[in-house]
Amino acid sequence: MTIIVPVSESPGRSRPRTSPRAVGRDLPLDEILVGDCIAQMAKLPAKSVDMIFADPPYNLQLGGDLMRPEGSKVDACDDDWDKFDSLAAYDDFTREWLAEARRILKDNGTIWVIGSYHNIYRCGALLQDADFWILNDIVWRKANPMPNFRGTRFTNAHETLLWCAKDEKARYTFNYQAMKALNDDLQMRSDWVLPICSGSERCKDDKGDKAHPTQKPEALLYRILLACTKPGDVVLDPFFGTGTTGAVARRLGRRWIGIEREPAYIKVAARRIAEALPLDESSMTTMIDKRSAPRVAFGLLVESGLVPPGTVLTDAKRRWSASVRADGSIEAEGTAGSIHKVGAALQGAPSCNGWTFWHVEIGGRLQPVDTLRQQHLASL
Amino acid sequence: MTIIVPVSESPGRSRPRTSPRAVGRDLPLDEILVGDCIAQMAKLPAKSVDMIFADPPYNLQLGGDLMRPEGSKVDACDDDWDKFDSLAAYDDFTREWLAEARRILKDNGTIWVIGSYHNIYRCGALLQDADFWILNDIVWRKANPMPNFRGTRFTNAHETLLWCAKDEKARYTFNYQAMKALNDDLQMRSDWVLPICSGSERCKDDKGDKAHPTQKPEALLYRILLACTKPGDVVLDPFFGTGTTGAVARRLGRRWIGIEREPAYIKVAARRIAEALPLDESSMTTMIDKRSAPRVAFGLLVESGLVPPGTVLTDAKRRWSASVRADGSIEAEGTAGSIHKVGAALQGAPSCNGWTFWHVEIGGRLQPVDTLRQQHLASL
DNA sequence: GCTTGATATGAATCTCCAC
DNA sequence: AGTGGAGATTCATATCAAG
Repeated sequence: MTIIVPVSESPGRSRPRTSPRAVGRDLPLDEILVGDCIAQMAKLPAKSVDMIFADPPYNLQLGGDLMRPEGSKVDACDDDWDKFDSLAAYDDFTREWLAEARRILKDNGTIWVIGSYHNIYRCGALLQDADFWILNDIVWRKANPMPNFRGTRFTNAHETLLWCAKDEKARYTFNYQAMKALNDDLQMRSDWVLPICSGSERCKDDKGDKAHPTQKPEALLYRILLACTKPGDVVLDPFFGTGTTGAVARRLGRRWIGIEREPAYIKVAARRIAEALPLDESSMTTMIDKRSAPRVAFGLLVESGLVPPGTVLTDAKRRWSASVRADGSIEAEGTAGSIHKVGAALQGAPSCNGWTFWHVEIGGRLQPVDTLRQQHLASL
Repeated sequence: MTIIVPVSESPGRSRPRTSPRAVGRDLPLDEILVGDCIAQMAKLPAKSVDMIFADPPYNLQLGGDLMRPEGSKVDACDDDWDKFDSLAAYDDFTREWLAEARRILKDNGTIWVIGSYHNIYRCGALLQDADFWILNDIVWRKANPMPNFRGTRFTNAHETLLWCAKDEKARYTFNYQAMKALNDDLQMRSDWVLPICSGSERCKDDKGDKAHPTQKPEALLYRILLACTKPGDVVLDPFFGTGTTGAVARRLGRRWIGIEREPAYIKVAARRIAEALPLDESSMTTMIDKRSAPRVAFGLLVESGLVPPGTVLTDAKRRWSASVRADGSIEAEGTAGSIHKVGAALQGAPSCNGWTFWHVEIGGRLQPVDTLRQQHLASL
């Protein structure tokens, strides 16, 4: 039996940002589906979600109790849901939920799977076997990992995430400029330094103990959702736990679906998500990728008077100059054509982005013509 | 036919540190075995080596040419030895050499395998299938990786190493104190920051081009051999290439066996190892990376909740104000970008240190955002 | 000798849309 | 489905020449 736990009190009013992509789908949005993850996934329609974030059991295969040097016992993850009879049993389980995930995912959607060395090599190989196309593996470098108390190995200080598309040709979402902004104007790398989930962020049960042994930090989901979804996109988390995915999705204006078996986790997750307030529209805005911005032809700037015919363009170092013609083409040293073609020809390069190559003098300073394009876009 | 290339000129005198573990074995020590790695491994005796370091083909599956933004072509690893017909073919190859490796390895020996996301999940799963016991996965975080030139994914900035014993009960070598000493008296973690192999360390061919497309840095092998072998131990490298393993083994007083198919690589390796003199302590420590102060991006403060999206920043004199967006960019007077770029734009300056320019009100007082960065650093 | 700037390069699964 | 054009895209080092 499926039990659905609605989390938002007024779903109708909480959906102002729903994109057309999610409209009209027979999807239980912003709700926790109670039950076995494979059984619940089987009920969801094909090609219906934009992203899947999966934090499956790690199959830790722990031995006896581990003691700290001062004598206390380490509170290990020894729950039944993390136990499998064999690697083969773990593989079977993984194959099954990955098959459902692949069915549910839109063709241009992506899947994230997180794990440790105990299980991530099984997951990675089975993802590839299921024809998923790995886009990156990401290392979550823990700023404050648990030390190796026995001094027998290297401190296990990271976990691994796999980011995959459904196939090589998929046109997946990657908000390159938002990630670059998040990383001080440098490309975001495949290694992420983030603290583990602790302090007030860590969900507690009624007794004040940690509610879930492997709660993920919100900063991790924040980066993933910001990088690989658009506002209004639907994110499915088949191993919902205490609902980090739901809380961050709500905060960032994304829709979510959680699947979870354990009532104790569901109770914590529902309360937590209800308390996670969505950001307002302006705070949620991120840097727009030029690829996804509406196209503006250079000629349009000429037509609209922002760049009058006859304007002289130069490159940043004033090595070359060109003059703008009435139809938006430019002319330099006997060559005429688009800002891109002429830029490429002058440099002897195979290609050239004329928007950043050509400059105009505004207020005594050289500005790339791209600035004018941005102004034009902002005025729309 | 096996051709053996002896590298040390006087093997008898070059074995002062030979441990009893290597004595009496019928092993071709400190030599390069010429030929196919599986065929050559098949000739080595069972349970005879203390460690195997393997840098197998990654099966990169590259498409057409990749151009840099300025127009030059990326010199890709497109050698025939990296090409496989299918994942299944790669798996078959991997299973075969892993079976030989397991046979040759002593019961308390360990194996290291390095790879990227293209192949490491195959290798990891097959290692587990062959009953190897993963001790750690290690992330080599490259200090200077190649960027993602098209802005399509996260910069692929790391490679992964797997360290495995033959089974769960094996009494493997791990020089805990040596690793701790190497890491400023802190436990050595599973993520290692090391530069890629370049400069004078990079082997060149007769034409002055790089002799091998994927030469590994000596610092990487240095750490591995120092951590997991004892002086006199025998290290087998079945994918020897230009012999980094041999050169570092010689420097550290370990014995080595290399297997390599390509004559051009063997020639370079033999000369290189002959020139590799055992290092004195001081020069060894300079090979190890210095712990650089962790760089903190403004976006990290946003992700971690220290500066929530929507926060208003002002300069010290409250002349300008800006609001923080979800991706760590800020927006003021129609301009959006990093704290540095927007600060510069508002002042009409060529550059600006956003960390000291922008302030937030904390407890009724304006504090530079740099203060929050310091707080974050202190909390790590 | 030192600083500054130009150039080169590294295991890379590296575009998208209209015609 | 293939083709062609628009236009988007790079970080850390090392080396070497110029000042």
